[in-house]
Amino acid sequence: MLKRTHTCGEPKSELIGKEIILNGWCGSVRDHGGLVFVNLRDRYGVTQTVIDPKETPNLIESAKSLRSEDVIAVKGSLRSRPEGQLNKNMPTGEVELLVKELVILNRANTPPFEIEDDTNASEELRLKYRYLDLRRPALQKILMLRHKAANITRNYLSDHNFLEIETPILTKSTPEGARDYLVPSRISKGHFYALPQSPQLFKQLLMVAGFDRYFQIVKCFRDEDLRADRQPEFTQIDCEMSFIDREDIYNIMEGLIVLLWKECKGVELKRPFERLAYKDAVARFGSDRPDRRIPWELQDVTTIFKGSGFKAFASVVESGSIIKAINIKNHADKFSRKDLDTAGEFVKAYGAKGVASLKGIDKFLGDAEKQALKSELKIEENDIVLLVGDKPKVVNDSLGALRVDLGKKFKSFDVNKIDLLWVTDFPLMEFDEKDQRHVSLHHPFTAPNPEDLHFMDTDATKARALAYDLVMNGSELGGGSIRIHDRAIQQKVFDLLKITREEAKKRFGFLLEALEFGAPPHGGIAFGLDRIIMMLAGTDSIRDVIAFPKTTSASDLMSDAPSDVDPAQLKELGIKI
RNA sequence: GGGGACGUAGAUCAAUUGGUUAGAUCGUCGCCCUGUCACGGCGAAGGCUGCGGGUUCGAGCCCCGACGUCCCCGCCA
Repeated sequence: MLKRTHTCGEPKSELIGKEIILNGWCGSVRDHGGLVFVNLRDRYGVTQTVIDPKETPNLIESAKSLRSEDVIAVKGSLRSRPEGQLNKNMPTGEVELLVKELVILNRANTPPFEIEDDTNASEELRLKYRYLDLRRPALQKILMLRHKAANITRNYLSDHNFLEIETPILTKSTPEGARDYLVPSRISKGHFYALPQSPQLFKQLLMVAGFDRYFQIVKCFRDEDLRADRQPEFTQIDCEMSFIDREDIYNIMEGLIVLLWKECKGVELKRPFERLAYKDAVARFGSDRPDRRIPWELQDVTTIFKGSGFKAFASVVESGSIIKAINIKNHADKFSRKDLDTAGEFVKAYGAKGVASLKGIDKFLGDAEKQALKSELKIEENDIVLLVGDKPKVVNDSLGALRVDLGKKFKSFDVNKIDLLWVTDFPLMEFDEKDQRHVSLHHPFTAPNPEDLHFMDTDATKARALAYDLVMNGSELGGGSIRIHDRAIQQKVFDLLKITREEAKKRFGFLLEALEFGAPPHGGIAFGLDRIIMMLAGTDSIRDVIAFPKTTSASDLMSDAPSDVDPAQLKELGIKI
């Protein structure tokens, strides 16, 4: 075959007069009856090629036969385009290749959609023909960005003495956390491997082994429902370090994030990153991953409504629940009756009964209440105040989400701004009323803050964990913690989680045992690589940053996975459906 | 498990109150065209209105059901 001497992105004026060979895919073929123009594309760019019947009458027939997405090789001489025929929109727009030889390497069927960046083909169709979708320069750019970011990460961590060590994919199912993907064992019938939700236990064991600094860019699997930013298999930048405290983690990881944004976006992020305690994040923004670009904050006005003339809120206070408000400054004129109804529907998803506008309940309020609200919420002309009263979790979840929704709807902030912060001091545990037991907020190996150890015997939900999340623009990019390296504290946590000694021994006895063989103090963090790329690429869909993603029902429209299997395979595994 | 939006030529969409032969653009195919780059001109083909029921004299449109895609809640240590 005619092997390329250059890529389709390279031809520039410096190469004029040179004889070169290009390989690539035909984009638009413009047949003028005599002259034929073919845009030739590969992942590096697009170059215009010309077939001129005066020069090569023998080629004109096959040139006319070219169709979109045919694969060709062309040899010819690069020349500058005629006066007034330059294309300023193309990086190679000053030149064109006058074709002397043309080889059709492969014909293409008519593609089911046009291979263009601004394709309007449905995502369903694009996923079915993902290999065609991936030919679009926009997606190619993202995957090249992903490669670059992964490379930078690998080099940075390696330069900081981290070792990349692989951990098993066929591993052991452990309680707590997400639903596992299970893999049946053929050799040991009735037993199953689990695909890792993360390499958590293994990386801790690597610390026990003395590897000190570990990282891995690694696939993780969680059999949970999907979202715009969640896939069942996703990639983590997984890190763990020994003989360190939280500040060491912040320090090293901030360096990585700063480098990624600098190299990939040319953006200088300010260090150190700001920090916000979990309880303040929830109090002010109703969320443990606040987007602080949106100006309005939640304010607790529970006490003002004690004994209020607005009976609904008075009884909320009575029952020990809370009332919070957001003051949407200077938006009363833009906020329609319909917007209020929409907001009311919106919060119902979070279990709230509805949203009240201060204007709507004004007639039930006494002067003292009005005055208190006005000064507390700093209400001015043209402000609109929305309130929700309910149990704290419902109020924070609903009003926090509503704040973000309205902030985006009313374009209340500069989308180019980056809000980056560590959310710290997560509670170690929450109490699950349904199961009547504590559950870890992060995971069962997270160390409690030593200052709060005494709460473990009184009210464990008051104990803070040495855990942290990195949050950018309201999205959790990663999180981690200092781990428990003390067997006794680990046992205490299991007790609170109501994991029996037998269960603990059976499920992660190997870790517990390891903790008794000289485990160093250690901790770590894992970033969602996919989400980092989403941020860098500025896309809202995780599917845009994964070469072969799954739909919201976790299927692959291209390969049609998951699918049924041969009964013989099941028999071999000892499985009956 | 729950809520919402959508499903009509190859693609993206339209079709008045339920009423004649379901339209447009892009793509495809054919002919013409020597400076286009979203080339242009003329012409043509292409539809069981995603699937299964129902209401009606009559259904793309109304009702019911399953399916698929997307968004959200639950879930995601």
